[in-house]
Amino acid sequence: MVQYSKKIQAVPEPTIRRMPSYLAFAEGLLRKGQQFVSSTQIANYMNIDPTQVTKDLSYTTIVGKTRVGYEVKAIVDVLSEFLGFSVMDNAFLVGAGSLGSALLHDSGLNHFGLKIEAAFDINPSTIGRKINDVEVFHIDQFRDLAQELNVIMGIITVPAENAQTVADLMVAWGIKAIWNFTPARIKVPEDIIVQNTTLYSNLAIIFNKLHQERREE
Amino acid sequence: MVQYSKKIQAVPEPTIRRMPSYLAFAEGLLRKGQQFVSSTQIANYMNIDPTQVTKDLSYTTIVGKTRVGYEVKAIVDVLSEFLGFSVMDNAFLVGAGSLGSALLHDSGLNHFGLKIEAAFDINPSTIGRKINDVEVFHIDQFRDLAQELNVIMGIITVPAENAQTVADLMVAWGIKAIWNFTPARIKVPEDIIVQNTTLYSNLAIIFNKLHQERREE
DNA sequence: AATCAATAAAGAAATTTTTCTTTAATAAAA
DNA sequence: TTTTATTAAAGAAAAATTTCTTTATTGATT
Ligand SMILES: NC(=O)c1ccc[n+]([C@@H]2O[C@H](COP(=O)([O-])OP(=O)(O)OC[C@H]3O[C@@H](n4cnc5c(N)ncnc54)[C@H](O)[C@@H]3O)[C@@H](O)[C@H]2O)c1
Ligand SMILES: NC(=O)c1ccc[n+]([C@@H]2O[C@H](COP(=O)([O-])OP(=O)(O)OC[C@H]3O[C@@H](n4cnc5c(N)ncnc54)[C@H](O)[C@@H]3O)[C@@H](O)[C@H]2O)c1
Repeated sequence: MVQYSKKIQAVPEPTIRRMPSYLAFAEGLLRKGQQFVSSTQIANYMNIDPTQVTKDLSYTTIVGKTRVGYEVKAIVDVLSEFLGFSVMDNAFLVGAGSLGSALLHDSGLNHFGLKIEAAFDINPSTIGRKINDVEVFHIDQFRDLAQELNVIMGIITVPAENAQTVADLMVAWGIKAIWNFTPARIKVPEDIIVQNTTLYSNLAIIFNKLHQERREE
Repeated sequence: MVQYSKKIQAVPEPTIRRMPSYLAFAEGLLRKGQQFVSSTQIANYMNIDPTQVTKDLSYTTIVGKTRVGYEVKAIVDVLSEFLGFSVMDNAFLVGAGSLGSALLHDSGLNHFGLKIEAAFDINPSTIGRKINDVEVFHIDQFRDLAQELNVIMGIITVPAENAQTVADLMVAWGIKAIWNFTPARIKVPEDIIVQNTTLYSNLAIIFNKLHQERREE
């Protein structure tokens, strides 16, 4: 089959996954006043191979000094820029239930470049409330507000069975990326970015390791 | 270097990650009364290659029928057994804040074999409360209760800076696995299973894809 | 009854990701 | 000043994972 659009040398996804942890670690060191950090130290913190760290950082403009390591400040600055954490992107959250509320309370999202501008629900008892200063609107108001604010991401935290309905609405509203926290997979046009965050996968991995251990005994 | 303990042909982690979604899909089909499902259908739902599905399922005892597919009931039964979702494991949650409360409210965990027996905190205003029928105790009571109940997993949902302290306590209490929701990496003895669930990795991946798209334009 | 098309399964090939090896630089120690 | 040890970086090798290819099976269609 002919490949029309070739991916330009992309950064490996596992690398992208690790980078926020490097960043968080470096931020901690910065607060403690440490000026340099070696790949060995980072690797030790992350429980991975030091060359992995070196390779990961080589995708950025960060360069290390032999026998010294990387400048902590550079890691913080370059990595947050690189990961898109230093510009604020706007998002809408749909489903202001328990998980939705937790996300609305999480300052980490804000710190890493995501501003939840508004939340939406269908439950009359939540509509009109403010959760951590973010107002909860009725879902029908989404369209108007999406036009007003420059929102590129939609966060889905409704029950799984309603995920597709919400996704369809988001696509209609012109949202570019969807962060889906339900275990349901959604169908959207090809150009929409979908990130599924399924906590139960993590549970499966833990159980697998636990039971493997039992098997080995 | 000599390798003393060789991993017995383990199931690939990506496979384990996908399986809960296969299971959830099959459960939905079962509710709708569908008897068989093909790898093509599953792959279409998951947005992956059909042979990937076939290969993944081949790690279990599930066998498909040519021209027909897999029995939905078999997928549900075998997969939930295989993933360790059909036996209940007990857990303690430490940090009954916004994320902790969300997890306590989540019936999905229960459905997938995890029972949170008790929650712990240091904040006097949360201690004594019940969140979704789970009582919140002072952290000092953890030791006594851990002995009483057969708890193998600890869930950490405290602020990142307290993650290590809590992890140390959990290890001292004899917990076998730790599910860490903070962005901080914790240090524990080798035989303790640690699963880090860092939401911000997902954010980084979305931003990366969004910006890659912008670059290609 | 013969043909066709969809499928699982097994294995090969390709791709991606991680780990290992080598080299060069340089701070610290002797 | 010389030696030693630590480190980044680049590239090679290995390992893991995904995708492709082939084969056999069988329900549906002609
Ligand atoms: N709670 C958790 O910790 C947790 C963990 C993992 C995954 N999840 C997943 O996240 C999703 C939400 O879970 P939750 O525990 O927050 O559920 P929840 O019931 O507490 O919240 C869901 C919210 O969505 C609203 N809603 C329902 N349909 C809607 C619609 N069409 N439009 C707008 N709002 C709508 C409800 O009114 C409710 O407020 C579920 O799919 C769940 O599996 C939750
Ligand atoms: N809220 C979210 O949606 C979200 C998302 C991703 C990651 N996280 C991470 O989860 C962690 C918790 O976040 P949160 O938003 O729930 O914070 P939170 O402040 O709402 O809750 C933290 C809770 O931990 C308790 N606590 C603090 N130190 C403790 C200790 N030593 N022992 C026992 N309890 C202690 C506090 O009293 C509080 O109730 C953070 O690391 C955060 O980065 C949260």
